[in-house]
Amino acid sequence: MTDGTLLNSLNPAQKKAVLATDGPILILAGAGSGKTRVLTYKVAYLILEKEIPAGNILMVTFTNKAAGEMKDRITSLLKKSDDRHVSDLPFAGTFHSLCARILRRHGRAIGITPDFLIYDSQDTKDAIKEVLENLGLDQKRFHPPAVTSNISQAKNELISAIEYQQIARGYFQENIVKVYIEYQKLLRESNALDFDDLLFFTVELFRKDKETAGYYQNLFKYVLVDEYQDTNHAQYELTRLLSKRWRNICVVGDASQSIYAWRGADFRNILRFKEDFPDCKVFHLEQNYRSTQTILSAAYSIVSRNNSHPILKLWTEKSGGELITSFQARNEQEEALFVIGKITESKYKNSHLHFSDFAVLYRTNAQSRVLEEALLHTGLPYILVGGVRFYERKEIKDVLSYLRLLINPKDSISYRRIEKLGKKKMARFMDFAGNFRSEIKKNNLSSLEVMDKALQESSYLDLYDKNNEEDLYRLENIKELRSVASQFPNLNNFLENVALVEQEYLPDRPANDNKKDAITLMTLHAAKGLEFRNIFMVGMEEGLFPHARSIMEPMELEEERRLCYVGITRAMDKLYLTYTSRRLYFGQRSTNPVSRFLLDIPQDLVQQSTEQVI
DNA sequence: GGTCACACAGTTTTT
DNA sequence: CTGTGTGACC
Repeated sequence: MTDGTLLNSLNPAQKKAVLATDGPILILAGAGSGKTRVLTYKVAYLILEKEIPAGNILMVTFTNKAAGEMKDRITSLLKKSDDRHVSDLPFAGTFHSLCARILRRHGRAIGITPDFLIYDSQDTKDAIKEVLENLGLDQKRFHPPAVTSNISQAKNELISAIEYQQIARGYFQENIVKVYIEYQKLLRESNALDFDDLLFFTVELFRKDKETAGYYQNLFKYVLVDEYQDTNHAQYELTRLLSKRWRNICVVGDASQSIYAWRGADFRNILRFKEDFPDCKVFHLEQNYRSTQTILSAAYSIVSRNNSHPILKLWTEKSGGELITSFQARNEQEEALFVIGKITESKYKNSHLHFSDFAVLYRTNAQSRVLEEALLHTGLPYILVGGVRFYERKEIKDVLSYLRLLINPKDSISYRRIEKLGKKKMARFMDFAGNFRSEIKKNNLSSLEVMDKALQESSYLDLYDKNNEEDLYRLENIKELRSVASQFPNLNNFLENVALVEQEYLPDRPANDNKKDAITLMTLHAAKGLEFRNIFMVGMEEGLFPHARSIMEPMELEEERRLCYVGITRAMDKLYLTYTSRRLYFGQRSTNPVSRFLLDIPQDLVQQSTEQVI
């Protein structure tokens, strides 16, 4: 595109941010300020105007979904300019998929073979349990989730087992070290890497093998990182290493939207950028295109109480807007009815509204049940985001375990999974597997052929009864897995890919399938990056939100505030905040005071709803 | 080896 | 309240 129209649809701040291509660049982009737009236009600008080959551009995101969206948008921008045939796309993916790719290609230098498996969180948890057992450690004293997260955190901090050994103090840590060492041994024997290893070993590879490091540093002339406030230390280090040669590093983010500290994310990485690159150019995107001023003011009034990070002051041309509605219900059922009543009422008053213009956000998954029940009862369509993901479903993991065992008999995690289905079955399957392994190689059997044979020999499908609704659904999922397998004929490729393939959320019931226009139910975390005309935030109560576990810790309380900020800024037109005087939570009836977050909002922005709910 | 009852713990979850 | 995991028992 040489006529210069590419950037015409951008506002001045966005345009400036896009045009600054070289050197270190920090883009502080508030919620709804067109961050994705800036990133995609920047890439298109680099390719079309600066004639940078797509292969020299690296674009890192945190989710496959975000990466896919970026790719789509870049493609359509490139297509619009038909003066040149641009077929190449930059590498746009998650840190993990990038690392997996690098390690498959160059991992040999540090002893990683190209055909490694990727253990997902469940595999990791199973492996840690196995290690705890082997070491004779009491799982009551050493909670598997706690041990797992401890080791994960060490890896995120780039602390190896050996290094951990030097710094470990006290009984607990000394034992964690033992587990860490044994866990790494187990992974190695199973020829597997966990999610954290992908990052950890890529950094190690770059540090130890200068040639490989040099290759990638030279290749990626432009490095762009989205959601930089959510990087952990390993990702931070990786970004630094990748952009070392050219120093064309552009990071985008907003400290106020950092909500994953508990998983290692460190928003200080984005605050430190100016110190890391004193010559960096800084851009602020503060014009918001999503929400009304009322909503932005409410969001600001809450997050501005944080003092460990700067807050962007968003503004909008949509002045005013409807007041925020707050509602105190007697209990959670009444709260759900209020939500439903308001949705019905709004749709009746504004015929242009669809169910998909409404989302209900909550702090904990346990809160979704009451909402679901009420929605089922009234027959309104809804989508529940979250729950068990496709590749985490039991039946899928079981089938994959059979396949993994056929590739690698030493994969102890898969072995144990299958063993749980019955020792006799296991013995039969292993007998068959011994001969079948050579047959796979000899006849170069496809993933699908192997899967079908494995299913047949293991008689796994017999576990399920077609006449049972839930079992039928499991069988459907296995069918779905077969169709994925048919897309990856090479068995190794198939297994290597499933862990990082987009983790689609499937509907809980097949019946929910083709309801496109539906109310969305999800956690506040899951809502990040999305927007809806109408947002309900339910359970605005002390102990629930902010969650009881974060009230004592100032840093955790700040994160809850950011989470609240993220939730509120999802709303375009109208925000509802609800709470109950009494709530049944885990079978306990409790009385919680109204959330401090609601009280933080200037009262002239809020109207208390007093209407009777049915 | 498989089933059933009881105890127990239960934020959030990109990869 | 409900899902998971353990241990006792057939």
